[in-house]
Amino acid sequence: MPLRYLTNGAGMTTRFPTDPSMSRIRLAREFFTRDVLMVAPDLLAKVLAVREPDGAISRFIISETEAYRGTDDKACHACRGRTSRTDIMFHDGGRLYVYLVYGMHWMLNVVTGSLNDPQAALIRGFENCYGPGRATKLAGIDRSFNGEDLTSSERIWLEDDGVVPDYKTGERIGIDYAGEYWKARPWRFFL
DNA sequence: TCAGTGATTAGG
DNA sequence: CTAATCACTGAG
Repeated sequence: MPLRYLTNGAGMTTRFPTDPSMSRIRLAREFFTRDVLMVAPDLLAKVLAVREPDGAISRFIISETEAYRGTDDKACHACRGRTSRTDIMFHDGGRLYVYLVYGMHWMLNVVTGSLNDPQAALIRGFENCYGPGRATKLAGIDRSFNGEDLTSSERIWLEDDGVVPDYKTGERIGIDYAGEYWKARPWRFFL
């Protein structure tokens, strides 16, 4: 199916006219290239759309995210520099960073920010599915999505349905190794 | 509370 | 090459 895009007035989003859901809007580059502390909360209530292998499109409402911010952030994988795994985080925003943790759980991250400033927002859950590993299992996300571009991919993208939700913040989960200061940053965002 | 699981990384 | 670590989950 050929895809065409039309930028809207704000330049933040693109229409997705060939998609069955004509009224929704695909998030475009300018949404993702902002600082992760802006993007991570803005991802709340956005819709992750995935074209499954059988062609059907599944949609998931994002309910929880965490920000991982640059080489100073001791909880960010990129704090030790550029490696084969963290390379994708050094791109400008809009790509996916997907990796396996504990040998069995895929973690889905949205790369944010500008070129060579490694940042990402971890998708920690959907409205009816809590936990980053459960979320990827539900959506069928695996290694093959690493590096995928959300602004142009034909099998995964983000939609804005106009909802601007209230949200709460808290400490990030599972980063005790990063030390008191970085653990205390209120960089977890949830509905 | 704790075992499972294997990719990734630093270091020899 | 080795060994340690890990942005977690589900069973008990």
